[in-house]
Amino acid sequence: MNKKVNIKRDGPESRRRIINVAVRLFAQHGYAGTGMREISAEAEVNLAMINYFFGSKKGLLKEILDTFYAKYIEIALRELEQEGQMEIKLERFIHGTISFFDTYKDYLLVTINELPHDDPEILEHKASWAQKMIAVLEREICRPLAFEKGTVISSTVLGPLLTATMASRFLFAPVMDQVRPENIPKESLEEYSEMISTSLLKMIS
Amino acid sequence: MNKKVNIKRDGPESRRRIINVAVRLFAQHGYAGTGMREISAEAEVNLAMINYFFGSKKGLLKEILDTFYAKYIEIALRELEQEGQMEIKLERFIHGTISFFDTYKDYLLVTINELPHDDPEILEHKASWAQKMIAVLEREICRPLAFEKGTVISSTVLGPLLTATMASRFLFAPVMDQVRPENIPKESLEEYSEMISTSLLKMIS
DNA sequence: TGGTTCACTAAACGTTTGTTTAAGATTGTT
DNA sequence: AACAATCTTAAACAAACGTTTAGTGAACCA
Repeated sequence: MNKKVNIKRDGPESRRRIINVAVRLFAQHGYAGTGMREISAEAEVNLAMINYFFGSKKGLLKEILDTFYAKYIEIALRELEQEGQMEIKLERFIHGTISFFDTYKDYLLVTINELPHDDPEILEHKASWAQKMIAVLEREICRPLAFEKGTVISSTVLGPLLTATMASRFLFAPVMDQVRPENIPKESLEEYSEMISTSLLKMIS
Repeated sequence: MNKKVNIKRDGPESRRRIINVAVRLFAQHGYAGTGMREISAEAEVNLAMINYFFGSKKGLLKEILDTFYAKYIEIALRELEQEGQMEIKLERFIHGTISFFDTYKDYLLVTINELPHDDPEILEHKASWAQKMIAVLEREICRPLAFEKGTVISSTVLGPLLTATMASRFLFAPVMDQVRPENIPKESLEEYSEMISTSLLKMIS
């Protein structure tokens, strides 16, 4: 009758809990610096459950990276692949991305910090996502820019540049939070988003 | 008579070799992902020599980070702390930094990827270096910018933004090298440096 | 010549690592 | 009630981890 007498046996709930904990710990101590026992303890699941759900520690990382890349490219497609003035589309893309980075800041940190992770299996996924992003930027930003304004900038430069610029607040947050003087509060996300947006738009003008 | 009959006993030479190998491996596999046996093997020194010279693995990382931070702040002081027009000083700082990043790209990757490394001892060093950099930027860029042009941008935003933008090529290199189509060659460092420089100068204009 | 310092080595220390295994519990289906 | 599928467990595995120790020479200075 009462289905929830026993707290255990949550099924996909455990799976989700593992991911959430893993993302947080990977962002804090890095992938290699986080032990599976630490994850299982904080997620309150048995150690073996991680391998049961994800096959291996690497499988867990792969799923985290894929989740981030998929959402990122989805925003790019949604905001850039439509009719309209390029500057306006770019501005929406920037605001959307920064808002996404803020919500998924741990995912962002894991993704960036594992960029040099040279495992062939992981590298393949990263490259295919990056490929798509570069293609969108080439089509929607670089080509109009060269055609309308004569400004030539390679998409393989613009891609990293855009991402790094938008991510700067989150990337350096662990250090900057230590540095910022107490009397000067952190800028709000809206202020930051506006600054980056106007800066980047000036950049391509 | 012949002092070099025995190849061993190189003294500080071994020390330098350990650092060079460690920087490369830390950049490739991360700090936690690199074993001391891997370092000692590639540097062709005994395992115990690392602890002999640096006290611990953490001591080795600390020295690598300190080397990078010291050189970076030295460039900032040299190029920004002098008389002259702000834009020209900033341009020189950007070119100097990018050239430095290129020469020390492995140091750069280690530094950025270990940003979340929350060891108290490491964090202290990072924060004190960042503090200095922020102070220079505040004095030499942000204040003139607000005074002369009315453009208000916080140094705690500008610092990360500048560094992330200049580092973007090196940060994403492991992935972008996979993505770039064969027929399109990588931009030269000079081209990249020029692009970033003009972009950033437009940004604050 | 004896002694101190510096550079180096091999071996072992106790932990911790990711993964596997075999068994058990719970669930929905027949 | 029996079945299969799903979820969970404790225990063990070999391998790798960072660190320590005790000892060996070479170099230099007294």
